[in-house]
Amino acid sequence: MKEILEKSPYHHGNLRETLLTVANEMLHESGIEEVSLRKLAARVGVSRAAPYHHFKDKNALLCAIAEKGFIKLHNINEARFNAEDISIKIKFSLFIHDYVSFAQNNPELYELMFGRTIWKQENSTQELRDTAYPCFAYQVEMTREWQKLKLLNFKNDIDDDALRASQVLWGTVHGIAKLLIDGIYTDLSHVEEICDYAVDMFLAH
Amino acid sequence: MKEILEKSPYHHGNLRETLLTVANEMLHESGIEEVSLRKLAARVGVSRAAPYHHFKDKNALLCAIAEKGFIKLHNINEARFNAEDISIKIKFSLFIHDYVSFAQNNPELYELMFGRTIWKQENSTQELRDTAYPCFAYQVEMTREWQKLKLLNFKNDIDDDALRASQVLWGTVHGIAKLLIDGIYTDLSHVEEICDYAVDMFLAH
DNA sequence: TCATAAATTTTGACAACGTCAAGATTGATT
DNA sequence: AATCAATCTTGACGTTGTCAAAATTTATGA
Repeated sequence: MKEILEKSPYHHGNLRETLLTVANEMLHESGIEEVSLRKLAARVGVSRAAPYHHFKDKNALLCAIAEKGFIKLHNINEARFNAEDISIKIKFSLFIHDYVSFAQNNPELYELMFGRTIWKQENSTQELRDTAYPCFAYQVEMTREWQKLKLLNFKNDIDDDALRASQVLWGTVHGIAKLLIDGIYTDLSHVEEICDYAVDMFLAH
Repeated sequence: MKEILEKSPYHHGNLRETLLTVANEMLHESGIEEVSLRKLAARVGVSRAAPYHHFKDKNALLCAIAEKGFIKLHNINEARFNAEDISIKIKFSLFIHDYVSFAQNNPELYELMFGRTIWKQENSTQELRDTAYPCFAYQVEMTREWQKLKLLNFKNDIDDDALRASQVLWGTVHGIAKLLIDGIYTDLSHVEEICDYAVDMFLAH
């Protein structure tokens, strides 16, 4: 019953995935401001209201895009942390550099993943939270490991030490990343240097 | 020629300032998403297009609001840094706490001040830059002073040491602030503890 | 096989938004 | 008093997110 490929059938067949892919493209091409449901639908070749049968609203679609971002970031972290042929210090340094690089290479995605758009005022979907929280937790676990190895320059006398240390650590890389991609740190030629400086500060002397 | 107060004259008289004040109110009350030029105009009791005679566009108005925020933040920093009856270590600690407190107490304003809305893609007005840059520069100057006093846990062998140190330092407080006000750090009961942890990490041991 | 239900997509519509052009009104200047 | 600039209003346009109702296709089950 299938028509020839040129004919566009009434049912798209794989609209949900297509929407996500194309929305991601638009995000990378021209930023979050340019991602509108209508333009997305037009580009996919479908009517304005079609996306609403696959996503509750625009927010849900953005959450779904962010989800993929978290998986991507988590994979980077995990791969780096489990690499076996690198010293722990260098691993830590690479973690910092990787993190900031990820943000720089995917500025719009990073902005979305950690922006208020999807996190503020109950906007985040359950699926997003289920994907993101393990990603957050993993950062705490890595930090716990680093603490155990006395790698970091933190005092070590509180119970939830790793949580606090990780919050500061994550805060630092997140802050640097944000200041870079939001256009406040305009000189991008010294990013590596800034990261090295952060690493140096964190490492126990 | 002035009418009785109840009568609203054709010319507002002080529309620019009023717009800024009311827009600031709306920002604090319900967040940046709820600040629209039309609602603002309605609330001020003026037509939709009236604001355009005082601000080039919405972005210019937001920049003007942010300007005031930078002045406020700068004043806090300056007052703290110039206080004479406090030890340098405590001063540094207070700087960190003050900064995060400012963000927490003015989340929407902080979001605006450091968000991509006004900084990305040439959006920032000349006036905003003229106001904000000295504020940024002051942070570098404070850091330079702290470096001189060997207060910080940074290596000290590079020329623009203070700049890099300040970028990491500012990155850290900014990141913590952002994660808090964007709703990613949901447990707000340990903010002081997180700040203390950051301070401890920065201070030379 | 065929009727019926479910899934999917479309069109039409609505309110809100930022912005501009053209005109009205007022205050200031000469 | 006449003119000009500043200020404000109305009308209009295109864009956005979203919904309801209708159309179309696929799946189901008797």
